[in-house]
Amino acid sequence: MSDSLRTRLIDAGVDLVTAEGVHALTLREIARRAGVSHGAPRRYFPTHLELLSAIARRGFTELAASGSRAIEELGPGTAGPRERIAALGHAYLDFALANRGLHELMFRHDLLDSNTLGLREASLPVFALLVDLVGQVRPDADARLVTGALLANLYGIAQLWAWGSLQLTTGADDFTPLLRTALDAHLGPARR
Amino acid sequence: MSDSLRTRLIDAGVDLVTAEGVHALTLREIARRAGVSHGAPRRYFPTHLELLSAIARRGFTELAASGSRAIEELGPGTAGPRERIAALGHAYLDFALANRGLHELMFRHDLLDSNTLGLREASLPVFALLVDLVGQVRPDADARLVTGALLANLYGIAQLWAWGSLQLTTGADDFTPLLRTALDAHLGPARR
DNA sequence: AGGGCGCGGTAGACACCGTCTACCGCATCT
DNA sequence: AGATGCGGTAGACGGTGTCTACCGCGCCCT
Repeated sequence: MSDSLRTRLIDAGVDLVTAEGVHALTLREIARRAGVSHGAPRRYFPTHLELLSAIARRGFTELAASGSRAIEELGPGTAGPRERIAALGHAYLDFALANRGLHELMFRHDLLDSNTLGLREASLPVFALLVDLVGQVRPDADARLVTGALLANLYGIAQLWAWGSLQLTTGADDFTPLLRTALDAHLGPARR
Repeated sequence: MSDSLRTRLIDAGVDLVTAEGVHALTLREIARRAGVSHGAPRRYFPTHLELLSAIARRGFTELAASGSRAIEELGPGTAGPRERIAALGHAYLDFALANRGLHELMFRHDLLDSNTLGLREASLPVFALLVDLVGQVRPDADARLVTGALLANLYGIAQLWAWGSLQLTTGADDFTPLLRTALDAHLGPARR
């Protein structure tokens, strides 16, 4: 209860970025939406950057939850590593395109305090998990390189698709063919 | 001579974004660097957005020149489509990482007037060229999809590498292994 | 029980930003 | 020679992030 304003500010920020986009994420507007004066956020977030970082962290948390959910929905032990990777990729693109503003913020390194965010440390385990899965699918290759290239590919598809740069050129009206193409490229064509 | 200020402003903008990054690309600072008052740019660029778009266009022009140069340096008819694609990919990453600020601006859709930029129209021919090259290398697949996925991959590598998100996780100190991995993935392993 | 104190928020100032408007010097053209 | 308009100046306005002074009120301590 003592730090209720803290979460209220983050909530307001998430709502705002979802409704209006990153450019609308003004410190003063967030404060307005939370019903406090423009100086109030300073008690919890000394700087605009740190408030935005907290909002972005919320995004990463939700993304991680969405990923776990996708894995669980796959069923217990029936799914192989490739299916898991595909489910994670699909969940990521779903998230990025359903929450475009938030996803954009999450990768606006100029607006975030990466140290405070602790992103590097938090992402290492999930990267390691992916490296393990990729290693099972492609034992021939350097799994870290393939994982890095795959992640870059997913991120690129999310951004270019969000900007509308790919639907006309690829002639697709939905990102799944692109995702499928990328997964096939990095992991080899799907089993059988 | 009459529009010398126009090009001086763009020059100043390119210098500024290279030296200080996108956040420094203030209309007033650009005007200062060009040695004019803050209202002067308005004669040539009615809005900040249009000035930034002109700076970004300069970036796309230089990128295109860099791509042509890479193709020419490949020698006349000796190089196959895969070598051409690889040369273009390398040239793109070289450009993006040598001019990080400019490259970042070029894809900041919130700061650019895509209509004025004419980016869509300008990029269609180069996309078509790539589709043709990719089609020669991968006659089995939908060349447009593969090209889209490949472009997204290159863009993602450029951004993640610029942010330093990939060097630690992939254990590489140079982007060529990643580029090689991505090209192998989308185009199949290099000849033989 | 009463008085000091600090937590959490307010209010206003400051410099800077993008945009707009009024102005103005000066070359050019008739 | 005089009117015109191009290219640039100067200042105002509202909005922003940050900083500082203030302040109400609950809590703790004696």
